[in-house]
Formats: sequence, C-alpha cells, structure tokens
Amino acid sequence: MRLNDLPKHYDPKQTEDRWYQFWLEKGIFHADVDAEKETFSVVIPPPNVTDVLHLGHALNNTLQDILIRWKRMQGYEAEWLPGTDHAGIATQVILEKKLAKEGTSKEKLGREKFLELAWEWKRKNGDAILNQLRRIGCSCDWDRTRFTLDDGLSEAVQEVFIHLYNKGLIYRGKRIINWCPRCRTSLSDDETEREEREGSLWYIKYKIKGSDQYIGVATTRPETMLGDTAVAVNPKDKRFEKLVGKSAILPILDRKIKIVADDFVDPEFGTGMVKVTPAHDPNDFDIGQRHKLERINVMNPNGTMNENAGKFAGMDRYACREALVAELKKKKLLEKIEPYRVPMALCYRCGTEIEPYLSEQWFVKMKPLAEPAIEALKAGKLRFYPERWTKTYLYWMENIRDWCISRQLWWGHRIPVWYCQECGEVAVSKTTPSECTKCKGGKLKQDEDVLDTWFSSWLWPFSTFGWPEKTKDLERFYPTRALFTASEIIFLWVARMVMAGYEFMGREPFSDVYIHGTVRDERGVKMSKSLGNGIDPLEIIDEYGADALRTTMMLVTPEGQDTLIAKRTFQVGQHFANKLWNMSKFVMANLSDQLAPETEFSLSQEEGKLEDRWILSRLNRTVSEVTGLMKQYRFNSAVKSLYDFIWHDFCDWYVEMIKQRLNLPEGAEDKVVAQKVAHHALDRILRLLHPFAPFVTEEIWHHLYGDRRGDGYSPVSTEKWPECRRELIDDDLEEALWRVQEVVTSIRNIRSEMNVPPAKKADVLVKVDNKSLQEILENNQDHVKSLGKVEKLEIGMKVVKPDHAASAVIKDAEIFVPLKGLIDLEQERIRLEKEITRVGKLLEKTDKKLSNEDFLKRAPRDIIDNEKIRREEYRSMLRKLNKNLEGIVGW
RNA sequence: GGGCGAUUAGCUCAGUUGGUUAGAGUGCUUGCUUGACAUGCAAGAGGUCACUGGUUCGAUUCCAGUAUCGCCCA
Repeated sequence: MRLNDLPKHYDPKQTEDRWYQFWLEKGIFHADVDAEKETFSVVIPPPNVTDVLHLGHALNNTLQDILIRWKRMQGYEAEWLPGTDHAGIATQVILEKKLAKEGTSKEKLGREKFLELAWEWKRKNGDAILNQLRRIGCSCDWDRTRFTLDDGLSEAVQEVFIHLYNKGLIYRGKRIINWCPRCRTSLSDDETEREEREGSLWYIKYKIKGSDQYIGVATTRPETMLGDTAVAVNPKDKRFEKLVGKSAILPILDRKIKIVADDFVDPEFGTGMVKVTPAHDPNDFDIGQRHKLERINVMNPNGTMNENAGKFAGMDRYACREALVAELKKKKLLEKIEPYRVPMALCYRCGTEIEPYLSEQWFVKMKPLAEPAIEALKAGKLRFYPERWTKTYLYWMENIRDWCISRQLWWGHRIPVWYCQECGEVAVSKTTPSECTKCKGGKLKQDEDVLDTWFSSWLWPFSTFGWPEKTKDLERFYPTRALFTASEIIFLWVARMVMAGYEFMGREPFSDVYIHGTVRDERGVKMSKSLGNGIDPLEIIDEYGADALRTTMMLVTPEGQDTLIAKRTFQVGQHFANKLWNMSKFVMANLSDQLAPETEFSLSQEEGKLEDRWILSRLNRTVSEVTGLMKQYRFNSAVKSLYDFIWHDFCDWYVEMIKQRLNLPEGAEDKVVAQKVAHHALDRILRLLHPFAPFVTEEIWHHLYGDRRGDGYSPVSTEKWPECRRELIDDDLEEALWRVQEVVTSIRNIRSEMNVPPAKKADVLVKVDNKSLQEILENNQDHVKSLGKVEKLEIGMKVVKPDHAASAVIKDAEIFVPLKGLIDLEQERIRLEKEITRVGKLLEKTDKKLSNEDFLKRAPRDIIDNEKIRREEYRSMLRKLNKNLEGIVGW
C-alpha cells in the first residue's frame, strides 16, 4: 500500500454509514438467546417521543455503547435493548399546543382521532430518535426494539395493575392531588417541580360570630378563602384559647365557619390563625379530616372558579384573586399585604402552577414495595456509581408516599377497570367484562383515564423481554447488568424499577446504576430545546463525525459531574480521529508486504531496541490501566489514558524514533523488528479504542487487514479485547527512555530559546556523571541526533565545556551546544538564571524538610532517603548551573 | 430549613488510600510547508490548589468552619 492511496484527512462521511450498514448486515448487534457465551445485558432508558435527542442523550447512549461494545469484545453475548417511551403528558401537551395553533382541539377531534395523531407523532419522532442512535454508532439490538405502548408492554401494564389491585396495593380514593390546570390531569408528587417565587402574604379579617370583633388570618392564596370551612389555631396558643369552639363569618360569602384547635398550626406564622380550605390544600385536608369539616371545591379543572365561588364563578384563579382582594380592600377587611417568598409547585411538563385539588384517583400503596428495594441496596445487590447517590435513593425509599397513577389523559394505557352502571361495582380485568359480577347487569363502562407513563416504564427491564410470558429472552437477559441515567429520574424511574423488579421478578432489575451528569452549555446552562441552547447530535456528527462526538464527550465529561460543552469543543475529538488516521496511514505504509498478519505477537530477548521494548511496556501498562478503569465505569479516565498513550507515547516518540529504521532496506533486522512492533501496537490501539471510536477504528482495521487475511473480513468489533502482558512492563526501561527524552528535550529547548534555525544542525556535547547513563545515551545516539537535529554528538564523562556554548543541566548530565557566532550572551544568562532560581527553590524545600528533626524522626525511611537523594541531585545541578553561568562571563 | 456536589492555569477538567518539580486539553506567545498529520510539529508563558482554623514530621489530598455557585428534598 502506498501512502497517497489514502486521503490526507480522515473523512467520517466516507465511512460511517458504510460501516454501520456492515455491522447490521453481519448481525453483530443481535444477541442470540441460545448462545453459549455468558450474557451481558443493558436496557436503554427509553427516550421520549416528544422530541428528537439532544447532547444529553448522546452522552447517555455513548456511555452505554462503550460499555456494550467493550463487553462484546470481551466475549460476552452482549444485549443492548433499545426503544422509546410514549411520555403521556409531554406528548399530549405538544399535540394540544399544535392543535390550538391550527384552531382546533383534542375535544373537537375526539379521542380516537386524537390518538391517531399521537401515533403519527410517535412514528415520526420515534424513527428520528432511533436513527439518531444509529448515527451515533449505538450497537443496539434493533430486532428487540420496544415501545411502551406496544401490545406486549401494554399487557404487562394490565397484568401489573390487576396483580397489585388483587393484592390490595392499588386503591381508589378521593384525595388532594397535584393538579395541572393546563394539562387538566393529576400528577404524582415526583412530577412537580418546586420553586420559590416572589409573592405576598395577605392578612384578611374574619368577623367573629355574635361579636363586633374580628380575627386575622394570613394567606398566600386569598382566592381559596371561598372554600374555607374553618379557622384553626394552635391548641397551646394562649392568645386564642377563648375563641376555640366559636364561629367566624367568612367575608363576602358570609358563610359561618368553625374555629378549631389543631397542632398543625404554627403560632409563629402570620397571625397565628390560619384559614382552613380542606378541598384546596393537603394540610387543610388533613385538618378537615380531624375535625370533620366540610370540603368545598371552588375551582373547575381548568383553573377557573366554579359555582361555589359565588359571583367569582367563571373567573380564572388569578383574576379571581385580584378581584377578591380588591373587594376585601373596599370592605376594609384587608389588614395588610406583606411581601413573601411563596413556595410553589409547578408541572414538570408545562411549568403551570400546580393546584392542590380534591379529586378521585387511583393510587399505589408503596411501602410494601419499597421494603425489598431498600433491602437490595443494603445487601449490596444494587450499587450506585458514584456511590453517593445511594443516599438520595434511600431517603426517597424510606420516606415513600403513595403513588397517584391515574391521569386524565388520552395518550397512554387505559386503566383496566370497569364500573357497573347499575350497581356501581368495580371490575378489574384485561378484557371488557360481559356482565357485572355482582348484579349480573350488562352495562359496564371502562374508566376514562389512563395510567402514569412511569407505571409502564417501571416494568421496562422485564416487560421488554416478554413478561408476563415466561420467555427465553427473559430467562436469558434478566436481570440486566447496568443502567445508565441522569440523576433527575432516580425517583421517577430507577427506584420504581427496582421495586417492580422485586415484586414481579423476585430480584433486582440491574446491579449497577451509573448516574451521569447533565450536559450544559459553555455558560453552565442546562441544554434544552425550549431555551434554544440545545444541540442536535446530528449537527455535530455532520460537522465533526460520530467518533469525534463520542470521544469528545468522553474526554470532557468528568466522572460524576455535569459536562460543560461548547460546539467548537468537538474539534478535540475530530483532531484525535485525524491523528489516529494519519498515524495508522504511516504505519501501514511502512509495513512489509511479506509481513504475516498480526496474530500472536512475540519478541525474543535479543530482538528489539530500547524504544521497541519501551513502547511495549507502555502499551501493556495502558491495557491494564484502561481495562481497570472501564471496570469501574471510569470512561473519562480510560479514554484520557488511551489518548495520551496514542498521541504522546506512540506518535510523538515511538513513531519518530523508528522513522530512520523504516528507511533501511526491506528485510534489515532493525527494520523488521520496528515493523513488527509498530504493527502490533497499531493492532492493539485499534482494539482498545474501538468502543470509544467505532467507525474510524473499523475503517483503519479494514485497511490493515481487509485484504490480507484472505478468509473474509473480520471486523474489529468482534475481535478480542487485549489482555495485559505483565512481563512486558518494565519500569527501568521506561526510566531509561525517559533519560533519552530529557536529553532531546533539553537540546530542543536550547535551540528554540537561542534561536537556532530549525534547518541548522548543531553540534552537541553531553557530559555524563556515570557509566550507565553514558551507555544509555550512546546506545541511543541516533535518536538524540535525529530528534534533536544534531550534527556531531559527543558523549562522555570527560567532556569539557567548549567556549561559547549554551548549556542545560539535567539529572546526572550536562548538555552543551557550542554556538560560536550565534550565541546571545544576555539570552543565555537569563536562561541559566531562571533555571538556577527554579532548582534553588526545590533545593530550599528539601533542605527545609531535612533540617526538620521531627521529619527525620517520624517520616518513613524511604521518604527520607528519597529526599536526601533529591537534595544531592539539586545540589549537583546547582553547582553545574552556577559554573556555567560564571563561564559565560568570560565570553 | 435539611442533604449532596463544586471551588486547582484565561476556559474546561485530571490529581482515589497524605510524601517525585501539581498535570492534560483548549486558548495565548514564538518558531517551523520536518517525506503520516498545519485537524500537524517543536519550544514557552501562565497556578498564594476559594478562605480560616485543626490533625500531622508533612495537607491540593484528611477533619471542622466560612464564603460563593449548582442540584435535590422539605
């Protein structure tokens, strides 16, 4: 192969689709249920079909793909099950907005027509999402793609509802729930977002019945007073002792309401008296229950006031607030208004202020389900990475509240409950019952509502494999191994999956939960479509390539922290892919045509120069490091380690060092060994990097082996993950090469700082302090000469510093570059003085330590010895530097 | 109010059992069309490791507190 056969720059557009297609055709993403290999399975956190994926999803899925590709290479039957989620509320919000723009509404269309639209939306976005995943390079098992509203998954939902209902864990009740007046549905506690906003505290006067006196109550939501049925005080509050048991008159509506004593009331808040609105506040609801108060609902589901609000009926809740306050003011019943920070609950899908609303809903009793989920964590069957999230999980689990699962939506799983229209009997069934079990009547009506989307996604790790059927897939792939997600859905999803796993499968759904950070823009703002700072991964892929997207995300995503990323950052990964491409091109161009395909690499003891053994040592160290890091899900550190090895060890030093040898005639021993080692290293580099950058590595692998093996192309995707060969790791050898690098770097530094033109070769003298260093340098003269652009190199213990020479001092050696006619005296003096200051400071530090008697008494011997050695080193360096500085005075 | 996290170079981050000269990428400066790569190479500048105490012979690292920012829960 000639060098110019391949383009100068790596072009992702020429390779990515082709290789993805190839992998699909080969079926390597599909896990065989009958395979003999050990299983490793992961289920995707199903993305919402509300919108296409952004960079946060790209991060989430890149992490999973790296893990699954790595495990596949390690010889597991790797299953990554993909799919999407119907996202009931979110999708419905979007569709409703769309319909409103078109001047219509879901009510006008009717349920059936609306659902057709929703399915249409799902098909469009679902396809787009899955296509995005393919473009990212995700090696999902597409044959097993699932959607939360699929028949099988819907059956699982029904099965679960019936099971829990029969077990007494699902019940129907009239409670205060979180109501979104915009979405006109209930929400679970976890589906609301809390926020404090600037508001007011209104002090309102209620007249005491049968007296001319008034009492004052403070409220942040005056409009709810229309539903007040009591005023409450703390029983221990001496101020109001006499009032308890009397009545007050509710202003405007002139309703008689009780004055009750309840522990809930905080005497410190406001006036110490609170209005009680059992139908519009969860705490008031509880007070109402304790005192058997009437519950008066004053609002309609859309947030307007209802007929119980008297003349305010029909007004929006906020308009009502204003009108009511104005009237109170007019009647002089408003004592004062104070600014107040009001804690608010907002709908997590549309941001509308939640209305605590009395309504009949279905609930799941959670405590019994939480117990095994808590146990699992404590028994170590479930681990969080980073570990600190266990606390968050446990806190929620241990303080769990019942889960409101009914939603007043159309897009979702219809609740499998029928009500007898004649006797009111409730029937729970997967299919429409033909008659009422109680009165035998035939008029049965299904519950209009659907179930919370999370009520289907909490089954995802097993419903996707066929549950409730006892499938082979289920047996083979459950439990899964790892779950990758962001922290915001630990409660909504992760915790609930664990509960469902234990309740329905008898064991944990996954053993490792990897919580990754949020992707933010360069200013630290969370990326989102609505803010307009979201980035579509396809945009990055089009511009930089999928491998660049993946490697950049891995390089810049700190473990367990949020990621700040700007678009231009993706150059990092693009340049890396290009570096890999060019390095490979160079290595391949220099491989012998006669060379056997890399199979089992070996190098006999006599073969190989320092750099050969060094790069093998570095390589194996890297293999060991990267494998260890991946085991701990430390992908960021793993890819950094690879990046450094490839770029800085292999490209910067090894490849540069063997260039001369590669110019030798074909068959020369030195050349053959260099070819063998380079070939081996490239082979291993491609394997190691493949999970991170699948496309470019596959493309290079094909150039390397595609035409050589003669038995059909065997992709790197299915090659073995490298094993570390410990016997090749050698500290002394790495140290020796480091000495060569130091000499080269010193020469380059002198050349650069003394303005020696790059084209001009210089003579160099190295005065060494010991034989071993002399030997190392003599054996590597060629490298020092070529990498330092040296004409004549003299190495020895007796070397004398020539006149007009710039100098550098390193451990156990001095480097002299004669610069007659070129030397800038002042420049050299500055160089030396800077170095003297630097080393002087180091010496000072060690001196200080070693003159500290406590240090000498208490520090471990090896630390002290090290410090002593270092002190000698610095002293010797300083002596040389000072001598050299004195020397230039005479020039 | 409670919990968690962050604070290291202009920017984004490493630094995992306390002890080499605190590192990388990017940006910046200088020089290079070096036979793979200018998406590159070489050299360089840039850090009181947020602050205050404590533990220790020794703290960027452990502990406590303070400040600022972020997230979660009430």
